[in-house]
Amino acid sequence: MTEPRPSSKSPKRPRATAANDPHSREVRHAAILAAALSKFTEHGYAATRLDDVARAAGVAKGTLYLYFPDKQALFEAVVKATVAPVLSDAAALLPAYQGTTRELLHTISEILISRIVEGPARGILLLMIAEGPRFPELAAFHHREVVSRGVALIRAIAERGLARGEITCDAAVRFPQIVIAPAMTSLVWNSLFAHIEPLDVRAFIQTYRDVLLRGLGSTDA
Amino acid sequence: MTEPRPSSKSPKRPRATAANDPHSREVRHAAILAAALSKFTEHGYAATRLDDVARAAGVAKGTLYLYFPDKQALFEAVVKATVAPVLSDAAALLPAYQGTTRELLHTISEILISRIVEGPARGILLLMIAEGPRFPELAAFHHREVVSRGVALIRAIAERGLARGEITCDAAVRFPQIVIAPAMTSLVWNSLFAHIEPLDVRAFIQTYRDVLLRGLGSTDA
Amino acid sequence: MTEPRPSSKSPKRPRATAANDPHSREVRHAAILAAALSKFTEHGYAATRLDDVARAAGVAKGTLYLYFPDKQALFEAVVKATVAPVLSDAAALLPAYQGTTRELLHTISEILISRIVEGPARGILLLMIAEGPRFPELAAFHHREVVSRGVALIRAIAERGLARGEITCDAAVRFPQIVIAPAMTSLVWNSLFAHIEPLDVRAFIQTYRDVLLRGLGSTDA
Amino acid sequence: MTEPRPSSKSPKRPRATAANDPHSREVRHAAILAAALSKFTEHGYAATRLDDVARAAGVAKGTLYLYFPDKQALFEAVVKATVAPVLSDAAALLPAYQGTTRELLHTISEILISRIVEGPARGILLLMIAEGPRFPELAAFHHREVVSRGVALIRAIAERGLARGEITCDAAVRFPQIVIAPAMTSLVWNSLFAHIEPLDVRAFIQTYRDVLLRGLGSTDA
DNA sequence: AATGAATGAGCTTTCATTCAT
DNA sequence: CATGAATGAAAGCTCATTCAT
Repeated sequence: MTEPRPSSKSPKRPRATAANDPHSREVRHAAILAAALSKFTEHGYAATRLDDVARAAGVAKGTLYLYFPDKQALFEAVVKATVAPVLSDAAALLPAYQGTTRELLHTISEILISRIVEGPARGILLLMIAEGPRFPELAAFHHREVVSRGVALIRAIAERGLARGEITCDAAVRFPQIVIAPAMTSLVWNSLFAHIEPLDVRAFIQTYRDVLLRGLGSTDA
Repeated sequence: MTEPRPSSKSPKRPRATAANDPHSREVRHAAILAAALSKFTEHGYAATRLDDVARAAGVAKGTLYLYFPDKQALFEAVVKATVAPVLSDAAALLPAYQGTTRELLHTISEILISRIVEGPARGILLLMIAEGPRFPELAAFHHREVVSRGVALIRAIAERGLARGEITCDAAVRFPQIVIAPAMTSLVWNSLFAHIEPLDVRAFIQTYRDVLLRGLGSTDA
Repeated sequence: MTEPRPSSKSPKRPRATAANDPHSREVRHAAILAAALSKFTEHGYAATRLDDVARAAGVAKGTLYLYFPDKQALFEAVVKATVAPVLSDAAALLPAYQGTTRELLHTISEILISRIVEGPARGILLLMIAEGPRFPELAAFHHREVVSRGVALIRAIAERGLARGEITCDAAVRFPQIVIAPAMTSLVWNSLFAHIEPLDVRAFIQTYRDVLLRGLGSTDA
Repeated sequence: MTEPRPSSKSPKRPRATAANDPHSREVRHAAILAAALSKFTEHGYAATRLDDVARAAGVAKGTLYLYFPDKQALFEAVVKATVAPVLSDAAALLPAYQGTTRELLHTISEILISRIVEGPARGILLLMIAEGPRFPELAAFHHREVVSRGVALIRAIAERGLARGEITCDAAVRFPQIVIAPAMTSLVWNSLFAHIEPLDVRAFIQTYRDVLLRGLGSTDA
């Protein structure tokens, strides 16, 4: 039974795939997710063909259905797997942080820029923006896993700044979106107009941060 | 598919459409655009079936092709018809305006909020954000007809404010996106999270405006 | 009622079409047939759009249905109107003819070449060959109006030749197709291969005639 | 449309096709070609619905697209598969042939009659004649694969006859169409008039051959 | 009579999903 | 488990035909 079968159909592939790796289930799962991420971000949900995903993942089309019940479930799995880890270590910075609010915002901005606006999660966020209204459960997940934590982080920074007397206005506590806005704006702007009127994300976000701090009553400049 | 069709075997209908209105051409054109706007914003570009658009417009499928050569042209026409007029009105305010920069921003914010963020162009802008990356020509049109004019308007307001000594920082001239950011953020936020953590658009934008003016060195507060 | 209507829709065309010509019914009928002949021979039956026929005829699409009940009837009318007159005067030559069979065949060949293989009926004959199997009634008409008369003419020529002792074999009486063959072959050949390996129709048919006469036991060469 | 479908709601079928034959790929390919040949010759290219082809082949509509990229490719494949092998066989006769030109023509006539004029390639040749003018590439293929080889074969026979002194006129070398003509004429005649005035193909072609040989200066009769 | 906008059945083609191997 | 050929429900689009004007 374990001997090579005399099957005349597949003359190659000396041993079956499962034998190559005890983790093949997880490996395949990850390969499919990676391929799907790539295709979904490239073409959007509707225009992505599972044929392409399967080919990119190196599996047969039917195999996808051994791992995910249907296209929508695959999409949701991709989003959930990709989007979650982004904020975890940004939040870890805060408790022990010693510097000023300005420095803290600068550090966190850098993390967000490099990891989101210019990094691999970029596509997923755009996908969320584009497809989210049609996938409410996914939007809720995204809010729970990412947005609510980001909002909490911003509030914490703002309250820390108020407590330290570095800012004097609570607008960012009431509307943390005020801090998120430039990142989202950069993301969307360049996804649409990168070839027409590209936005220098780093310069924009730094300028924004300075204006914002001053607007929030920063006392250090 | 989803709705039982009312057994349309007999091709008779009591009276035809053209009799109702001498302007039926324009009326039908508008009806199709309205139906398409509704369906596109509800389902997205790819998932919208022209059958549904036709039914919603009260015409036969083939009739769509008397008014628009294909699905993409219909989509583009919807975008053009819905979004373009909004900025014209806002821009018309500026030349003769007498009040302060703060008042001007307030007035224009109201226009944008009522006409875009909470108005009919809302869905189309979200659609642009969602589908734009896959329709570069449409993004270019949108930039040309809407964004570049909005940017010019913001720059004019900022320069007017600088000239009048009401603000002292040129950040909004260099990055007009700083003024657009809260509107876009509100739009996207509520499209995703309206049912989870709704954002009070009016309060947010007013707060943002105050912070922004202060950050730009406003001299009136 | 006869005054120019104050209609704001059609600002041109001072008087209606029917007023211009008392024969407009026949004129229009002929214009439609001519347009349809042109389009059918150009594109074949199925690929011809009645829209195009109407435009070429200078009438509205609905007008076609005032003259012909449907597309098939129009096609049949075109074929019948175009194909009938060809053979009538070729047959008129025979009774009083004085020359040899060779001369007679030459004269009639010229008529057929100039009128059919290179003339306006060319397209219709090809159409008959192409679409005939799907229009049996039309094939029967064609046989009745054209082919049976042509066959009778050939038989008469052959019998005249036998009677005059100019040929000695009755093959052309038994199989008049033997005389038709080169014309049909030329027609089909050039319709397919005119751009690849064109056939010199005139030289071919003359060569054929000489071979044929000799093969039929011609006594004059 | 024309036949009541057997109420295909339940997607189950007792056993699948691939189990019946290890060569199912080739079998299916052939089944599709055969079904397409049947439908195309019955209805012509444009009027043939792929739905019907699929049903006749016993496969689903989508399956056609696993074997052929589109309708035209299927059509071309039918032509290639049906017509090409016929001439190969005829041409294979020539090199070692020992008999007279008369006998050679007789043998080859039999092949052409049984395989083309009365055989399965009949419909395809008629289709080529009918649709060729609208498919120049297909006509070119047909010329390259069939006609040019047939022409070469005829020239070789004629030159062999001249060299052996069995015929004395080079007309068939200059115009090989002279030999093709009766086959094409039979084909077209019976496709149009089989039910009105059928042509006895075998008798016609034999008579033609005798007349032709005599006309070419045959020395054996 | 003439018009041409409107109709909708029908076409080719795509692709998520299934299932015999 | 994995495969990928097969499926068939839709989708976009066309065009012969109708009918209110």
